[in-house]
Amino acid sequence: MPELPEVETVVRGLREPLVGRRITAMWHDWQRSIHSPAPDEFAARVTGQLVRSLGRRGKYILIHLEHDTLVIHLKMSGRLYVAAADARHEADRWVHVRFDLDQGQLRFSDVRKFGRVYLTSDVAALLSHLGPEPLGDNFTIAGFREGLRERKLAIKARLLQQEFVAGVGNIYADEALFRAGIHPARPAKSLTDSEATRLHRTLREALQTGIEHEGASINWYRKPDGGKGQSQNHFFVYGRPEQPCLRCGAQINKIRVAQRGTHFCPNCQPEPPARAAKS
DNA sequence: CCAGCCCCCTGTCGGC
DNA sequence: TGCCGACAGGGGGCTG
Repeated sequence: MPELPEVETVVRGLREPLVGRRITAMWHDWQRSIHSPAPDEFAARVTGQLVRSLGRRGKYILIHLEHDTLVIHLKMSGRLYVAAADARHEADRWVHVRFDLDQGQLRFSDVRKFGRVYLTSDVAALLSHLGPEPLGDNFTIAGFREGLRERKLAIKARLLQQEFVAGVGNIYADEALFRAGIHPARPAKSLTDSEATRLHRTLREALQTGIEHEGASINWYRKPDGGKGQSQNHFFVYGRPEQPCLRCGAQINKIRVAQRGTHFCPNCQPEPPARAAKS
């Protein structure tokens, strides 16, 4: 669930409590939460390092230390928060990795255990598979169009590929496609130049709107301060199956595309003509 | 290379 | 009430 807007909100919320802190110890109770290096080396290397700054790349949280970067991916249910060492938190029962600080603790809670932590001295190499940041200058219309050429997979599936654009997930893919009036199951290569240009713009709008509302708290996601994001209250289609389209009143439809629940308005996002209109 | 599918995990919810 | 399967969806890995 945490996509770019949620991860960005987490990073913003962690800057204040984390920058300037020093890591004094590391604890874990689930091996697989630690991607690399191996837990012993991880703990030895991370201990003693000062937190210099925080950043984000795609859906990855970057905690820049003196000599390494602590990289964290929340996947579906990860949560990160800083608490006083003796303070209890509602998500504590799912904490699988913890970093003790000179003041407080950074806790990584993860119900489904899909999340991963990494420690690396070369972030660029670790994340070299990622495409451009959709809100950055490298995300060009020309590059976006080029990435749609010759692809017959569904446009939604293409938007979810992180090597194409970094940070887009199921929710904001649906929202961007609705805003652009493009049916999610259309082959990527079937988009016209003007449709691609429109989608490039609405993708950025959907993500930016998500950041402004501090992310979507649908079930597990919370801001580091424990509060809920409000982005879910501003969705056009996600999570609104069988409800009226906010733009035309037609009933929002839910189908599966790329093995994911996919929401769209059959009126605002029509299936292209000509092609196999089954039934 | 590409596209489709399974799997990793646990909590929640609908159906019987 | 309790059990069970479906579903949630990021992304690595395998297959045809």
